[in-house]
Amino acid sequence: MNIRELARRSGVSTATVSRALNDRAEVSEATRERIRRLATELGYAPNEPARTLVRRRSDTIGLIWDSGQEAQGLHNPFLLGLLSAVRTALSEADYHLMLLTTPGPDDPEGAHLQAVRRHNLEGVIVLTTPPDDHCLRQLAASTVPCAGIDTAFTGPRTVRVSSDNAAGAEAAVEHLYALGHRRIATITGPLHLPPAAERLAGYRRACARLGLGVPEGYVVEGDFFLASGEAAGRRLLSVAERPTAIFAAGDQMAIGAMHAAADAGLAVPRDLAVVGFDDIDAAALVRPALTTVAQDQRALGEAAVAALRGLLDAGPGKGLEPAQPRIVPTRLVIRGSSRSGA
Amino acid sequence: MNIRELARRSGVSTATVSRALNDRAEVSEATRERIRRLATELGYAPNEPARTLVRRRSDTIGLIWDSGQEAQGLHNPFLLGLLSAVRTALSEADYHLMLLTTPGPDDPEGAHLQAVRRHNLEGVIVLTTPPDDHCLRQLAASTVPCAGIDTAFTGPRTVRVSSDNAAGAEAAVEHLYALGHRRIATITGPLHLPPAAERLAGYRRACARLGLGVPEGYVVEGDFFLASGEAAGRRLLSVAERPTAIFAAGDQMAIGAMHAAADAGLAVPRDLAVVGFDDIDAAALVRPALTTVAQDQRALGEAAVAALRGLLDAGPGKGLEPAQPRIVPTRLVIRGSSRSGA
DNA sequence: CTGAAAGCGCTTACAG
DNA sequence: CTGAAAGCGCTTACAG
Repeated sequence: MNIRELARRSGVSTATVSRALNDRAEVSEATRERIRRLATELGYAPNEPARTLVRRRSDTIGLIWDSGQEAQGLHNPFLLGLLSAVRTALSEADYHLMLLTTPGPDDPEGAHLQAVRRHNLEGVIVLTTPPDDHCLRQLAASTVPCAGIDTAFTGPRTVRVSSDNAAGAEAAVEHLYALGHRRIATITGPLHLPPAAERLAGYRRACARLGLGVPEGYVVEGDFFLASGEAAGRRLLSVAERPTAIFAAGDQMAIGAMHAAADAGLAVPRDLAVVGFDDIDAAALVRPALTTVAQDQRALGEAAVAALRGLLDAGPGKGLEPAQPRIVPTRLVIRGSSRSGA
Repeated sequence: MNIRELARRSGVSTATVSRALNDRAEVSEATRERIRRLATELGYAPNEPARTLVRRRSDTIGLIWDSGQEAQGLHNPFLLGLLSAVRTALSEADYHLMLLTTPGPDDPEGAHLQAVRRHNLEGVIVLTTPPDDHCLRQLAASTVPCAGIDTAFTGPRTVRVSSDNAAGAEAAVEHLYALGHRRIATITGPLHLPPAAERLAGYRRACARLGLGVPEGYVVEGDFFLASGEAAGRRLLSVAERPTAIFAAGDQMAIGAMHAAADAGLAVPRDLAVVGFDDIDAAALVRPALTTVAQDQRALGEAAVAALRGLLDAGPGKGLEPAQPRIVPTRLVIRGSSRSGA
């Protein structure tokens, strides 16, 4: 069933069918209705490649996510929520979604850019990808509209979306302060990553504002994984002025710190309160359950789609100055690791 | 840069360019080389929609995954590994990947099928979707090749891929038996789901083979989530002949059972050994770390792609009898919850 | 409001 | 081995 067949059966030209189905104003109400009815009845659906070819637009967005991180297990559950939010928001806006492959070492530099051209993609959404990806850098440098969540690249038509890492960290410290803690230490992520640096900045700002000192040895860098949190926890617990609370910039590290506390014979939260960041699944499964700064995956995904649509609507002329990053609020989820009786 | 431009610059016809770039035998080695070089030099990439239109095939596979489960948080991390394996395997086979939207309540019955037709998709891969989805049922009933991981539908050109749930459960029971346990209880998933039923069958088979009785009350049904495991654990621990080991058909339930043990003043693994299923991230984060039957996401993804390619190669004639399900082995990951000293 | 015609960028019989 | 031509299924000026 193609448009010619449908036109024949409707007794009109293909042009009229096309107009009716695309809701053009010129077609009369009566014929439009008749054609639409017949179309659904016959199960007709227009051939998208043909439409793309003639309209020179595909209504399709490319999606890239990093499989390097994934192989390491970093941020896994987080990614899926993002993916899902992006998919929903995009399909509500009537865009199709194509998954782009992370290029291997033998792929050409311009792999992403080429994929965009070949498929007539209108824009790309990038999920949490490291900054040292050549293909991606080249894509960002092009005129292809790109919205990135937790990405570090910039370009002429690029928008960055991210959680409010600093404010989230501040909220965590404030929460601990409100519980009476005055000796609050932190475990950071790798500080060359923007989210890690921003969370540390938030921690420092909150401590300064609350008049808390940050003694020597209260800031330990980890790598977002469990073992680094455990090691950092051990170090923090051996500082002369032992902290009574730890804010870790990632949940796995926070859980590692809880293990270190247990090994030192300290009870959480009685002897040591712990707050994490991200709200991964495990945060609700460990005991005591982990208080954490939750990222709003849904909002992040929606913000990325909104930002991308902004770029698309603005057209190739605009957006030549680097766009302001879109910042999405976080939410503190209070569980047993920071307050007793849970 | 399109094929006409490239042809003009190469001094040949578009037909020859097309043949050279598509590796047709008829073109001379010299011209082929010349054209290829020029193509990469000029950054030419063929327009896929145009190719799809004329070739009547898109080299594109559709991907469907369930967002219902996802909203509930079930199997989250598992899905992402699958997604990633499928993407890799598919792109190695030179297929493109399009994400299909889970239809909302107001979408037409044939939404998936229509999407397949509109985009000329050659087949679909379905990830862990519940059996009561109309759109999906209709897709399976069509002649569209479908490979499903942990799905329950069948159709003329459908293949199911799944872990060897029964053998995995058997391995878990054998492991506990080898540690000296003779009173082994189980917490099942919702038994209308095939994986849950298969895991229970494996448990029963192993118990029978090892000569273990399954006393009244040793089989409790849960829903794969934490709270149900905790509740089931409490019930199992109050059975007259208290079990010394529990095999739970999912990791969250296993962790819940560990909580129940702790609440009852029992130490894991000394007083109660626990084994789960899936190997979610949290399994390695809880304390003691959870022994579990790991599913091989990568192998599952690859098997799904291989199965789909089998259907595609067989052509529309074949595959009319329901294909045998592809079974992927599991792997027992031994951690602290089943053996001391870890 | 409607139709005939051109054309989007390719591939592939067909002819040489 | 190569080219001229037709055609894949649509949309959209253009003419009426």
